[in-house]
Amino acid sequence: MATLTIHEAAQTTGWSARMLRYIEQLGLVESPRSAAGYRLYGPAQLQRLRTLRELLDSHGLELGDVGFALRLRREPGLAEALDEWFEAVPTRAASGAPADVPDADWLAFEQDKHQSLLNRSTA
Amino acid sequence: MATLTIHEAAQTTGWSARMLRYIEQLGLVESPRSAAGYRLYGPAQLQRLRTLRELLDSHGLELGDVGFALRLRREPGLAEALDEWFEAVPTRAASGAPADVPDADWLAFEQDKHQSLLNRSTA
DNA sequence: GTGGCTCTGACACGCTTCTGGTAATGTTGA
DNA sequence: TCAACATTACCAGAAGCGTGTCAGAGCCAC
Repeated sequence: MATLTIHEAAQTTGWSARMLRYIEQLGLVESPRSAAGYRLYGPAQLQRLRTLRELLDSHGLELGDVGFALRLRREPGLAEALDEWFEAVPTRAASGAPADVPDADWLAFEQDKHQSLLNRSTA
Repeated sequence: MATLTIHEAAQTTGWSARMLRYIEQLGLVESPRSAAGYRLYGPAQLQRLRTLRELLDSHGLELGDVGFALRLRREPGLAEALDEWFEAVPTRAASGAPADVPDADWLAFEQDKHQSLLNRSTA
């Protein structure tokens, strides 16, 4: 079978065997196992491990970050809750911001909007 | 306008003043400032701080997680890169010459295999 | 059948994150 | 004017992450 052992996979991907197990524990790259439980790294896994490294390097990410992104994908309710929270926020890139309104005015507008909503609901 | 000082805001939201500054540093809840630089918490900020706490509690999140989610929203390239990486999920690692692995990947794999064989025999 | 690999689990170390505290200095309001 | 609050910039300790390493047990190829 065309599969590599964990140390061989480590050597060709630049990770350590220890990290390969850690990455698997995070759920990021899981490899099939032999009957005896040995990890078997095929081309798909090797490719994934290499692109993972690239991903981290090119965006300054950490494994935990990618782990959290995975969690976002596996828990739709979580992603939705975050969306909801961020949508109520006057961050600069928020959608729905009138393009012709300067930042300071936009901030004030958001505040007023929230305030009026609050006033209405806390009567 | 009913604005609270940082300690008042802390008391009514359950955060500490220290954490309010930290939360602002993460970019999660920023408050306007007075002319002298004092943070001024209005209803919008208070509401956000309360819902932030709810968000953390109800999903077992930490501030850093929400900070990362914010980063995802501010760096579309990052979100896209993550999407790409997650979408390239390897279906079953077929042995032989897997049809779901592009030629370039397969070639790389062959090189890996040769290298590992080389390593094994020269070890 | 033996040396060398693999497995899991645990300990350890350095680094970062989170959270509180303190210090030096500026602001506010009675 | 003065007490009480604010600011930033540090130091500190607990907790967690990334990574190496070791131990005991199991598996594999020569």
